[in-house]
Amino acid sequence: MTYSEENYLKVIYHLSLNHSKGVNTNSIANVMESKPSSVTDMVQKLAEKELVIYKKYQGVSLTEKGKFTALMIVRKHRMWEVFLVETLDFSWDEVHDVAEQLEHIKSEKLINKLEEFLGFPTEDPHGDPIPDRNGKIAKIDKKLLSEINAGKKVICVGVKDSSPPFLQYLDKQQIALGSTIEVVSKEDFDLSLTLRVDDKDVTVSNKIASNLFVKTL
Amino acid sequence: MTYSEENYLKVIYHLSLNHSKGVNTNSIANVMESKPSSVTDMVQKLAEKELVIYKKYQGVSLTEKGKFTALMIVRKHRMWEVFLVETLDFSWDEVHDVAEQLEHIKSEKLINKLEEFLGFPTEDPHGDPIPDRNGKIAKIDKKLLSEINAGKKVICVGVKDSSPPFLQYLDKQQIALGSTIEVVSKEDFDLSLTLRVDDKDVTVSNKIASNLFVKTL
DNA sequence: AGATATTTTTAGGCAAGGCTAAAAAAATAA
DNA sequence: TTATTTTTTTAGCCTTGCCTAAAAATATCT
Repeated sequence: MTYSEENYLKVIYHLSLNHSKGVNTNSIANVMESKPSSVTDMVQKLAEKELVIYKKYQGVSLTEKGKFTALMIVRKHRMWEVFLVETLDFSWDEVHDVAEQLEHIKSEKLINKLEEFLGFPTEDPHGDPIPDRNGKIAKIDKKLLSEINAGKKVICVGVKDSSPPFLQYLDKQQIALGSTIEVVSKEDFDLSLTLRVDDKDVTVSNKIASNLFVKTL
Repeated sequence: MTYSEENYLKVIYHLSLNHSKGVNTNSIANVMESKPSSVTDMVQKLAEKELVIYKKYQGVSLTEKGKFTALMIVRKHRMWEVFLVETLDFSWDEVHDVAEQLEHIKSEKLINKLEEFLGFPTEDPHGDPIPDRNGKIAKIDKKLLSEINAGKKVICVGVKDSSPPFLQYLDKQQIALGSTIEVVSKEDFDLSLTLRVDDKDVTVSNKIASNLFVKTL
């Protein structure tokens, strides 16, 4: 399994979660910052190895084998993120690029020992669940903050967008995983929200609220 | 800098330590388990990037830039070995292959944070010195056990061969870094040695003794 | 020194993984 | 339903890093 094949499987896995049907070539190319023709090539190779199911013009989906492989990569990515934040004091906006490299290290023993050292974490620093060594992944019950009505109290449990600018914005507003957030009011005009976090009021745009996962109490 | 280029620089660095002149193509190919012609190709590319000095038929040596790059790879390799043994409880014969992968992770911040977490170690689990972030590497004063005369007491400080079978043999004889070893006698015929380790006598061949570094007390 | 053996380089080729441009299929619009 | 647009695939090319076989340079032996 090459570095490149692993990346394709990972991307197909993530895209499958939304696009319930076959994932189309174009969207893979967009995420990978490559060209649709390159995707077609690789997808055909993956199909020969029985990692994906692919029919021309019909999009692509993972086989069981492909899905397991993808889950193991996601497992490694998220586990390393926990390590970077918990053990090495990285902040949550700094871990992605390094984890993107570390996820390709091939050693079952390493990832299992790391998991043990970290105390069998179930979520990464962005609130995403970590698959276990059998590929089992918890489904976390969460809603977007933008779907919450005024007056409700919720807890921040994850982010949809984990790009550094967004994460740094949240740091600045002192919103972190586990923060209690009360939706004080919602503006009809632009769907912006006024929140109460740590006894302070903050107003956030709909775009912000659409990228923050929360759970109702 | 590609994975492959990094491996060449590392190998050239290690070979330079012995072969005080230019390193020859053949020995690089042997270590890399590739062919001399492939080495010639790559060495020419590295010369264009000013990482090595290369004249046809004259062997190759590292430039300052190339040497620094090689030292940073060695630094990462040995630092990760410490992590695997100290933090994740790997044994010293299990770490090499994983460290071989981890040494290519590109993040200065990661290696420096890891160094801090590990308490600024100066040696890896095989007794080899770890270069600091400026590329400075301690020269450890050591001799081969095979050069020690009968009657002397020494301390084990490193191994020349760090292959699993050799390391496992040492484990079996209860010889570890820091062990005190007394050379009880030396056999003229085959240069085998009788040692006293932890109040027990062990006889080792010259081959074993030629792969164990010690320091005299 | 001259002949032979060894080492190193060159030449040409191959697979992986990308690209562009053109062709084919599918989706959309009239 | 036919025409047009969009998406996807194919064809052919490029670079990287490896290979084998042949040629060139160096080293060794007598």
